[in-house]
Formats: sequence, C-alpha cells, structure tokens
Amino acid sequence: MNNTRFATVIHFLTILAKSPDQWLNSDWIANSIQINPVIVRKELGLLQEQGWVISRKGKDGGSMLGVPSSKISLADIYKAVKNANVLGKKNLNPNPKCSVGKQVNTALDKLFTETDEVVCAALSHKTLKNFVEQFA
Amino acid sequence: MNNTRFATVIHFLTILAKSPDQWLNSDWIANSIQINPVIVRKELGLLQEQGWVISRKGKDGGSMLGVPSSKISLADIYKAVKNANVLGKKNLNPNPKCSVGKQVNTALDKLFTETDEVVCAALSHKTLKNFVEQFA
DNA sequence: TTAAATGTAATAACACTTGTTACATTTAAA
DNA sequence: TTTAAATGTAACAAGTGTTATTACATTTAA
Repeated sequence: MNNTRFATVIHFLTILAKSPDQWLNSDWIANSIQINPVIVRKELGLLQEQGWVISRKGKDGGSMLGVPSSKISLADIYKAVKNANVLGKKNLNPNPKCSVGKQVNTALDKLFTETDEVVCAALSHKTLKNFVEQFA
Repeated sequence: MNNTRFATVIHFLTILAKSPDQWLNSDWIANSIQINPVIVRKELGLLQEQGWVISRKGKDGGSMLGVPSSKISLADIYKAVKNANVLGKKNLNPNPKCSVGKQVNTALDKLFTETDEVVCAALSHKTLKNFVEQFA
C-alpha cells in the first residue's frame, strides 16, 4: 500500500460514525480531510458496495453509515482498499532455466499469502467502533 | 509495498546462498530474474550496506554472501527494502477545525506502527536459510 | 420549478518504479 | 604492463499508478 486509501476511507467512516442518522455531504467530508470532493464520492461508492454506507442523491442528499460501527472490522476495511500484497509484487519473468527462477514465485506466493493473512488476523480484532472511541 | 524490491532482493540472496563462496556477477544474477543488471548492482549496494553481501570489483569480480543465511531473517530483509507502512500513507492535511481531522493522524500513527510490527514479528521467525531450503 | 446534491467520465498533474545508456574506476590475469 | 571484464553510479527515459480537477447529466427534497 503506497497510497492514502486506507487512511482516507477510515477517516470517512469515522466521521459518519460520529454523526449517525445524519446525511453528510461530500463537500463537508472532503473539507474535513482537505481532499477533493470527487475523490470522496468515488470512495463512498466503494463503501456503498460493501453495504457500509447509504447515500442519497439530490437536494439535502448525503451519506450515512448503513450498519453499526461495531460490525465493521479494520480487516474488512483493509481488504476493501488493498491493491497489493504486504510484501509487494513478484517479478513477472523469472528465468525458468534457473533453478531459483523456476520455483521462486511459488515460494513467494506462499510467503506473500501468509504475510497478508497475519495482517488481516491482527486487524480482524479491531472494529471501526474501537477506532472511533479514541476521538473526543 | 507496491514494488518488486522484496521479491528481487530475496531472489538475489537465494541465488547467492545456493552458491556460497563463489563470485557471481550482476549479469548472471540479472539473467536469472530477467531484469536489468544495473538494478541488480543498485540493490546489491543496499545488501552490502547491511553487511549481508560482499562484492569485488574488476575482472572476475562479483558478489557473495558475507554472513550465513541462517543469520538473515525475512524481517531484516523487509525492513531493508520497506518504503511505506503496511496500511499505506496518511493524508497530509486533515482539517484541524474538525475534531476527527485534528486527531486522526495520531490514531493512525499508532495503528500503522502496530500493524507494521505484526508483520515484522511474523517474518522474524523465518530466515533466508528456511526460504532457500525450499529450492531443489 | 429550482437549488443542491450524487455519480461519473475525461483529463491533467504528479510521484514513483523500472529500464537503459554511458562511462569512470577497479582489478585479476595474461 | 596491458588488457579484458567487472563494479559503481549518474543521467535520463519510459511506464505505471495516484490524486486532483473540470464538467456535466441525473436525481430529489423543498
């Protein structure tokens, strides 16, 4: 992860969790994190797909949480935005004529998967609710 | 990590570990992974700084492991190439006028650090020797 | 009917990664 | 002493991914 998507999305969810049952609009959310409102609407689309957020179009529209914050784990959030393995990418064309090149990606697949699972296991014990409780 | 550096570096180290006490040159290593030899020499520079690899310039030069493969943990390798937190980057300018914006990066610092430590703890139990033993 | 919101496409700006060329320097061996 | 073959490294190019921005069709409450 070399991007801000996890930080951005958990920021949104925290704001929504702190104002339950209120329609917050993308300009307001964008202002809290000082990023572009179009990015906000794109990421909110992802959160809607997950069923975590409900949005309403039109005048006085906006977004709110669709499930209790205790039902969203940080592992769920991570999986929703993750676009690479923790240990990065594999090289695409290791040389099959070399004994290491021939087998390395199988070994790395195993290691990369195990490492990702360690992260998910650790994050699965934490919920959005726990995270939000840190905020005054 | 959205790059191939971990995969690349562990590939090098595996090759060097399989041919102890031989000077392997960067063209040979590059060919095994099918990447550019200049990248190989750059990354080998990093491994030299760590004390893991010794290189010799000039005719019949090359590189070899400088320590036993059992002394290099995968956590050490990860730390040497890591350039971002597991959960990515924080947003640079959250709005201090917003109660979430004001506190979010402190909360994220803690979470990001904890998550990185989980990965390092898991990788610290694995050594380069363990990894190399998978190769016929 | 209108004002204000979402959804989304297209594109630009920026940053990071990887590849490539070139060459000075080093060093073992002929 | 010369030479061939290697590293080390700078400069630049190409490719990829991220984030910002503009524009606008669509939706909807008031």
